[in-house]
Formats: sequence, C-alpha cells, structure tokens
Amino acid sequence: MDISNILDRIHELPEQSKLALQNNVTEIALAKGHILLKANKIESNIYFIKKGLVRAYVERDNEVTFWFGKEGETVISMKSYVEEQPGYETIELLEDCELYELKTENLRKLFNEDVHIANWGRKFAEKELIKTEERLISKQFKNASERYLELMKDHPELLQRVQLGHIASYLGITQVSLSRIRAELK
Amino acid sequence: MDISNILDRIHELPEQSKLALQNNVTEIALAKGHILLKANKIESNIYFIKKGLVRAYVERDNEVTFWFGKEGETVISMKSYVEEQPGYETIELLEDCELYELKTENLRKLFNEDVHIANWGRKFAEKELIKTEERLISKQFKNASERYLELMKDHPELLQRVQLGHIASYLGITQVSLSRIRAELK
DNA sequence: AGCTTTTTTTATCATTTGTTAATTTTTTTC
DNA sequence: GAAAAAAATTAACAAATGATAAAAAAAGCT
Repeated sequence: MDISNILDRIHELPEQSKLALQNNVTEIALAKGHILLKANKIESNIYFIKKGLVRAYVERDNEVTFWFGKEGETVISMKSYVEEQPGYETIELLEDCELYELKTENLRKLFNEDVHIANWGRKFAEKELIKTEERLISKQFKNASERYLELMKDHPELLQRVQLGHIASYLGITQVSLSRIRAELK
Repeated sequence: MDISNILDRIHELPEQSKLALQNNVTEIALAKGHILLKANKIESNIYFIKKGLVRAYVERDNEVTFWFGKEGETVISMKSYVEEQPGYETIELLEDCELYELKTENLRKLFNEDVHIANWGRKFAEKELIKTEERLISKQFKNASERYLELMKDHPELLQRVQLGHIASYLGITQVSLSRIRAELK
C-alpha cells in the first residue's frame, strides 16, 4: 500500500496538503524481530506500514500485546506523540516490514501551518479512539471465547500471521485458555 | 467550572479562537435522571459539563457503564461526532447538571475555518485516546480488585458520588463481585 | 533429513468471577 | 418518622479463567 493511499484512508486531503506530508516521509525496510519503538523513551518518529505486520506490547512481569498493525496502519507512541512524554509501548516487527517514516517534529509543524493537515490529524485520533473504545466495551461485554470469535470474524488473517501467544495476550487471556477455547470450538 | 476554563483545559487557544467557540455555546440546566444522548441515534450536539456528573452506558441484555463525566469534561457520542452515524452510548445524568451545549454542525464549520480550533479538536481526541488506551491496558493487566484500588486512588470522589452498581459495571465486574472485593479489603 | 528449539495443546488443580436468592442497609416518599 | 423502594451485602454453588507441568506438534537450522 503506497503512502498516498495510506494518507487518504485516514482522511481525504487536498493534493497540496498531501504532497506536503509526502515530502516529509522517507521509506525504510526493517527485518522481523526489529524493535521499532521502545517503551519509556520519547520517540520522535511515527511510521506508516507499507508492507508487513507489527505488534505493540507493554511489559511488566508479563508481556501484554494490545495492538496489531498491518498494511495501511499507523505506528505511533501515543504518549510521545501527544504529550512528548515517554511512552508505555514497545513496537516489535512480527514480519519483515517496509515502512514510511515521518518525524513528529515535522508533523507538528505541518499541523500548525495547514488546516487540512490539522483536521487530518484530528480524524486520525478520532478514528483510533472509536476503535479503542469499541475494544474496551467488547472486553466489558464479552467473555474470552466471544472475543476470540469476534477477532476471527473481523481479522481472520491475523490468525494466520500471528502466533497464538500474542493473540491470547491481545484477547486478555493466557495462551492455555486460548488453546482450551479453540479446542471447545472444534 | 466556566467554559473558558474548560476549553483551555483541553488545549490552549488564542483568545480569538476561544471566543469563536464560546459564541457557539449555550448554557442549559437539566435534572438528574435526564437522558442527554441516546444510543442508536445521530446526535447533533456535544456538551461540556459546568457542574454535575453523568455516565455513558451501552445496553444489551445488561447495562454496561464505560465512562463517567464530571465538571470540566466533554460529553460526546463519538460515533455521531466522528462518523455521523448512530452512536452506541446513552448518556444519563447522575446528578442535576449545568451544561454548555455546542452544535456539532457549528463545530465542524469552525474546524474547517480555524487551524487553532482544528488543532484543539485534535488534542481533544488524542487525550481521550490515551485515557481509553490506558484503561484498556489496565483491564488486560489487572484483576478486578487491583482495578478497584486504582479507581479509588485516581478518582476517589466517584465512590462518593456514584452508586456501586455503576462502579462495578465500569470495572467490568458484577455488583456482587465488587461487594465481595470491598469486604475483603476491610 | 534429522536435530533443536519454539509453539501449541492437553491435563490437573487452584483461584477468580458469575449467578441466584435471601438479608441488611440506605434512600426516597408521603 | 414510618412505610416502601432501591441499593448493597452476604452466602452457597457454578462457571470461567489462571497456573503449572508434561506431551505433542510445528518451525527453524545446519
């Protein structure tokens, strides 16, 4: 998925504004296993995924995966981006990736200069917010096997591309519980 | 809390832009129990809480409270606001409230006209996103009694102002479980 | 292909949370 | 302030999920 498509998918932009964003983007390729963003660090870039798959996780005694990003999605440390404070998430590449890199510094400048880009940034946050809110509500309404079925329905390809330990963590259960749920569904 | 304060708390605005927003706001007072926003309906207003307390809930077989709003906070149906689609949440006043009302139509117009207001709207969504993300992660990391202790620590006044059934629902557990947790903590 | 490592499944038992119903406490109403 | 209604607690049992360990299956490596 190319950068123009990715930007438009978030929110349509006039050609001029889109070019302003595109001019600040550089393309990079990184290997599976690479750590793209580190927890407890102020990150100065955001990324758009051209190709590949990543996950965001938080580490305490265990590791909790709370987001997967695939083609077309945006990789961002929200705390760094919004509050210029160290973020809580680590981003790991689950596949070899091709990424578009954008310095948050440059993005901030564009936000202040171009009302279309400011509204594009607003739409981005708003849409992410709805997705996160829906997940929170789903977590409150549904038990683990319902959430698993929902994920199978909404993102079946994830189950092919991601190992089950990460899926379990994303669903908020242990890997053993997920295995049990899968066995019961057969 | 007056409107100028509320707007600034979200993100600082130049005087001119702030006045533009304030000019579109009208003040209303509504009684406890009033339903401010309805699920499955495209809502055309957002509200800022001058005084009082509200909750957002989703209804299926049971009722799940997923947000409390108090003085200074913004009441909004995200789906209506972002996608102009019927929202999933109902907003009920838990106390008599004084509110500032703002038509989303007018807000949208301001977003397109004033880059400061567009960035103010962006900041609003971004901050809400971080709060929601943190709750999602907390839900994944912590068990019910840890989440209860966290709520007591972060929002002790809620426990005085909200009945425990709603708190339990917010924490994602039954009222009976919450009672049990409270009994164990004594 | 064969060996090694990693991932997934299965089994058992422990813990947490849910369900239902009865009881007590608090709040509301007249 | 007494009666009624609503909210909160307690108890007993059921169901879901967690923890640990062992076995099986799959993936990676040379």
